[in-house]
Amino acid sequence: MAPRRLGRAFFARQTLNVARELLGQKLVRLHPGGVRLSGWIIEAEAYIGSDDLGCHARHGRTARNESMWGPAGRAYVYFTYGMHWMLNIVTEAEGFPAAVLIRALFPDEGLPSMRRRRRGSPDVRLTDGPAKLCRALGINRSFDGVDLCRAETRLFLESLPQVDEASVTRGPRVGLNTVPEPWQSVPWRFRVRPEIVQGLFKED
DNA sequence: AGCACGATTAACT
DNA sequence: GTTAATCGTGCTC
Repeated sequence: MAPRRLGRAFFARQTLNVARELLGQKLVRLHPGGVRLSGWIIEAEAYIGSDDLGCHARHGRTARNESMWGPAGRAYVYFTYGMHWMLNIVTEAEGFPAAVLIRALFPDEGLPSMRRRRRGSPDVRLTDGPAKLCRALGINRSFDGVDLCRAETRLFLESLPQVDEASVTRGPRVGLNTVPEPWQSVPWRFRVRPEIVQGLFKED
Protein backbone atom coordinates (compact mmCIF):
# COMPACT_ATOMS: atom_id res chain seq x y z
CA MET A 1 0.00 0.00 0.00
CA ALA A 2 1.51 3.29 -1.13
CA PRO A 3 1.90 5.87 1.65
CA ARG A 4 -0.30 8.94 1.41
CA ARG A 5 1.06 12.47 1.58
CA LEU A 6 -0.33 14.69 4.32
CA GLY A 7 -2.38 17.41 2.65
CA ARG A 8 -3.36 20.97 3.43
CA ALA A 9 -6.40 19.95 5.52
CA PHE A 10 -4.15 18.20 8.04
CA PHE A 11 -2.14 21.36 8.70
CA ALA A 12 -4.96 23.94 8.51
CA ARG A 13 -6.19 23.11 12.02
CA GLN A 14 -5.43 24.11 15.60
CA THR A 15 -1.67 24.05 16.05
CA LEU A 16 -1.72 21.98 19.24
CA ASN A 17 -3.63 19.21 17.46
CA VAL A 18 -1.30 19.33 14.49
CA ALA A 19 1.79 19.18 16.72
CA ARG A 20 0.44 16.20 18.67
CA GLU A 21 -0.66 14.34 15.55
CA LEU A 22 2.60 14.96 13.69
CA LEU A 23 4.24 12.51 16.08
CA GLY A 24 4.81 9.27 14.18
CA GLN A 25 4.37 10.87 10.76
CA LYS A 26 7.24 10.54 8.31
CA LEU A 27 9.23 13.55 7.12
CA VAL A 28 10.69 12.88 3.67
CA ARG A 29 13.42 14.77 1.86
CA LEU A 30 13.77 13.86 -1.81
CA HIS A 31 17.40 14.15 -2.83
CA PRO A 32 18.46 15.13 -6.33
CA GLY A 33 18.75 11.80 -8.10
CA GLY A 34 15.74 10.33 -6.30
CA VAL A 35 17.35 9.20 -3.05
CA ARG A 36 14.95 9.40 -0.11
CA LEU A 37 16.07 10.75 3.25
CA SER A 38 13.41 10.28 5.90
CA GLY A 39 12.60 9.93 9.55
CA TRP A 40 9.63 9.59 11.91
CA ILE A 41 8.80 12.70 13.87
CA ILE A 42 9.35 12.01 17.56
CA GLU A 43 9.31 15.55 18.97
CA ALA A 44 7.44 18.73 17.98
CA GLU A 45 6.49 22.08 19.50
CA ALA A 46 3.61 24.50 18.84
CA TYR A 47 4.12 28.25 18.31
CA ILE A 48 0.78 30.02 18.15
CA GLY A 49 0.11 33.59 17.11
CA SER A 50 1.61 37.00 17.88
CA ASP A 51 0.31 36.89 21.46
CA ASP A 52 2.59 33.89 22.15
CA LEU A 53 5.73 35.66 23.38
CA GLY A 54 7.80 32.58 22.59
CA CYS A 55 6.79 32.78 18.93
CA HIS A 56 8.71 34.74 16.31
CA ALA A 57 5.40 36.34 15.30
CA ARG A 58 5.54 38.39 18.54
CA HIS A 59 7.43 41.03 16.49
CA GLY A 60 4.58 41.23 14.01
CA ARG A 61 4.95 40.44 10.33
CA THR A 62 8.60 40.73 9.23
CA ALA A 63 10.70 39.51 6.32
CA ARG A 64 12.05 36.69 8.46
CA ASN A 65 8.77 35.29 9.74
CA GLU A 66 6.73 35.98 6.61
CA SER A 67 6.15 32.26 5.90
CA MET A 68 4.34 31.79 9.21
CA TRP A 69 1.59 34.13 8.06
CA GLY A 70 1.00 32.24 4.85
CA PRO A 71 -1.21 29.23 4.13
CA ALA A 72 -0.88 26.02 6.16
CA GLY A 73 1.33 23.23 4.93
CA ARG A 74 4.29 25.37 3.96
CA ALA A 75 7.73 25.29 5.52
CA TYR A 76 8.94 28.10 7.76
CA VAL A 77 12.73 27.72 7.86
CA TYR A 78 14.83 30.22 9.78
CA PHE A 79 18.46 30.77 10.72
CA THR A 80 19.62 31.22 14.31
CA TYR A 81 22.71 31.31 16.55
CA GLY A 82 24.74 32.34 13.53
CA MET A 83 24.92 28.78 12.22
CA HIS A 84 21.73 26.71 12.59
CA TRP A 85 18.63 26.17 10.44
CA MET A 86 15.28 25.21 11.98
CA LEU A 87 12.30 23.62 10.26
CA ASN A 88 8.70 24.51 11.09
CA ILE A 89 5.47 23.58 9.37
CA VAL A 90 2.90 26.36 9.07
CA THR A 91 -0.56 25.71 10.55
CA GLU A 92 -4.02 27.27 10.92
CA ALA A 93 -5.64 29.84 8.62
CA GLU A 94 -3.73 32.07 6.22
CA GLY A 95 -3.08 35.40 7.94
CA PHE A 96 -2.77 33.80 11.40
CA PRO A 97 0.91 33.21 12.26
CA ALA A 98 1.42 29.75 13.73
CA ALA A 99 3.66 26.76 13.13
CA VAL A 100 5.02 23.50 14.50
CA LEU A 101 8.76 23.24 15.11
CA ILE A 102 10.09 19.80 14.19
CA ARG A 103 12.53 19.05 17.03
CA ALA A 104 13.58 15.44 16.46
CA LEU A 105 13.28 12.46 14.13
CA PHE A 106 13.95 8.76 14.33
CA PRO A 107 16.05 8.34 11.18
CA ASP A 108 14.70 5.83 8.67
CA GLU A 109 15.80 6.07 5.02
CA GLY A 110 19.00 7.56 3.61
CA LEU A 111 21.27 6.92 6.60
CA PRO A 112 24.48 7.06 4.52
CA SER A 113 23.69 10.59 3.31
CA MET A 114 22.74 11.71 6.80
CA ARG A 115 25.96 10.29 8.25
CA ARG A 116 27.94 12.15 5.59
CA ARG A 117 26.27 15.45 6.46
CA ARG A 118 26.62 14.84 10.20
CA ARG A 119 30.11 13.38 10.16
CA GLY A 120 31.26 12.23 13.57
CA SER A 121 27.80 11.75 15.06
CA PRO A 122 26.59 8.28 16.08
CA ASP A 123 23.23 7.27 14.55
CA VAL A 124 21.31 8.05 17.75
CA ARG A 125 22.51 11.67 17.54
CA LEU A 126 21.93 12.10 13.81
CA THR A 127 18.53 13.82 14.02
CA ASP A 128 17.84 14.27 17.76
CA GLY A 129 17.71 18.09 17.67
CA PRO A 130 15.98 20.72 15.49
CA ALA A 131 19.22 21.99 13.95
CA LYS A 132 20.69 18.51 13.68
CA LEU A 133 17.82 17.17 11.61
CA CYS A 134 18.01 20.14 9.25
CA ARG A 135 21.72 19.49 8.81
CA ALA A 136 21.18 15.77 8.26
CA LEU A 137 18.47 16.37 5.66
CA GLY A 138 20.18 19.34 4.00
CA ILE A 139 17.39 21.78 4.87
CA ASN A 140 18.34 25.47 4.58
CA ARG A 141 16.96 28.84 3.55
CA SER A 142 16.01 27.53 0.12
CA PHE A 143 13.22 25.54 1.80
CA ASP A 144 11.62 28.56 3.47
CA GLY A 145 8.11 29.03 2.11
CA VAL A 146 8.11 25.74 0.19
CA ASP A 147 4.66 24.17 -0.08
CA LEU A 148 4.92 20.68 1.43
CA CYS A 149 1.54 19.67 0.02
CA ARG A 150 2.37 20.04 -3.67
CA ALA A 151 3.15 16.92 -5.68
CA GLU A 152 6.59 17.91 -6.89
CA THR A 153 8.17 19.31 -3.70
CA ARG A 154 11.43 17.84 -2.42
CA LEU A 155 10.14 17.96 1.15
CA PHE A 156 6.84 16.49 2.37
CA LEU A 157 5.16 14.32 5.00
CA GLU A 158 3.76 10.84 4.64
CA SER A 159 0.75 9.71 6.63
CA LEU A 160 1.23 6.90 9.11
CA PRO A 161 -0.95 5.58 11.96
CA GLN A 162 -1.26 7.88 14.99
CA VAL A 163 1.00 7.26 17.96
CA ASP A 164 -1.20 6.11 20.85
CA GLU A 165 -1.75 8.45 23.79
CA ALA A 166 0.18 6.28 26.25
CA SER A 167 3.34 6.71 24.16
CA VAL A 168 3.26 10.52 24.21
CA THR A 169 4.58 12.97 26.79
CA ARG A 170 3.81 16.67 26.92
CA GLY A 171 5.71 19.49 28.59
CA PRO A 172 7.07 23.05 28.35
CA ARG A 173 8.87 24.17 25.20
CA VAL A 174 12.66 24.15 25.10
CA GLY A 175 15.04 27.09 24.96
CA LEU A 176 12.68 29.93 25.88
CA ASN A 177 14.68 30.95 28.92
CA THR A 178 14.01 34.69 28.75
CA VAL A 179 10.39 34.47 27.61
CA PRO A 180 7.75 35.79 30.07
CA GLU A 181 5.18 33.52 31.66
CA PRO A 182 2.90 31.87 30.91
CA TRP A 183 4.55 31.42 27.52
CA GLN A 184 7.74 29.93 28.92
CA SER A 185 5.86 27.11 30.66
CA VAL A 186 2.81 26.29 28.54
CA PRO A 187 2.97 22.54 27.75
CA TRP A 188 3.17 22.85 23.98
CA ARG A 189 6.02 20.38 23.47
CA PHE A 190 5.05 16.84 22.42
CA ARG A 191 7.40 13.83 22.40
CA VAL A 192 7.27 10.13 21.79
CA ARG A 193 8.41 8.63 25.10
CA PRO A 194 12.22 8.33 25.11
CA GLU A 195 12.16 4.67 26.16
CA ILE A 196 10.09 3.86 23.08
CA VAL A 197 12.56 5.68 20.83
CA GLN A 198 15.43 3.78 22.45
CA GLY A 199 13.56 0.58 21.65
CA LEU A 200 13.38 1.60 17.98
CA PHE A 201 17.16 1.95 17.82
CA LYS A 202 17.66 -1.44 19.48
CA GLU A 203 15.49 -3.24 16.91
CA ASP A 204 18.00 -2.53 14.13
C1' DA B 1 25.27 52.56 12.63
C1' DG B 2 25.65 49.95 16.65
C1' DC B 3 24.14 46.45 19.79
C1' DA B 4 22.27 42.48 22.35
C1' DC B 5 20.66 38.11 21.73
C1' DG B 6 18.71 33.80 19.91
C1' DA B 7 12.82 27.96 19.23
C1' DT B 8 21.22 25.25 19.41
C1' DT B 9 25.18 22.34 19.39
C1' DA B 10 29.61 20.29 20.50
C1' DA B 11 33.28 20.35 23.36
C1' DC B 12 35.09 20.78 27.69
C1' DT B 13 35.73 21.01 33.21
C1' DG C 1 27.24 21.84 34.56
C1' DT C 2 29.55 25.61 31.63
C1' DT C 3 30.88 27.89 27.48
C1' DA C 4 32.48 29.22 22.72
C1' DA C 5 31.02 29.34 18.12
C1' DT C 6 28.99 32.73 14.77
C1' DC C 7 25.79 36.12 12.31
C1' DG C 8 20.97 37.57 10.93
C1' DT C 9 17.44 40.02 13.05
C1' DG C 10 14.89 43.50 15.40
C1' DC C 11 15.49 47.30 18.41
C1' DT C 12 17.58 51.71 20.01
C1' DC C 13 20.01 55.87 19.14
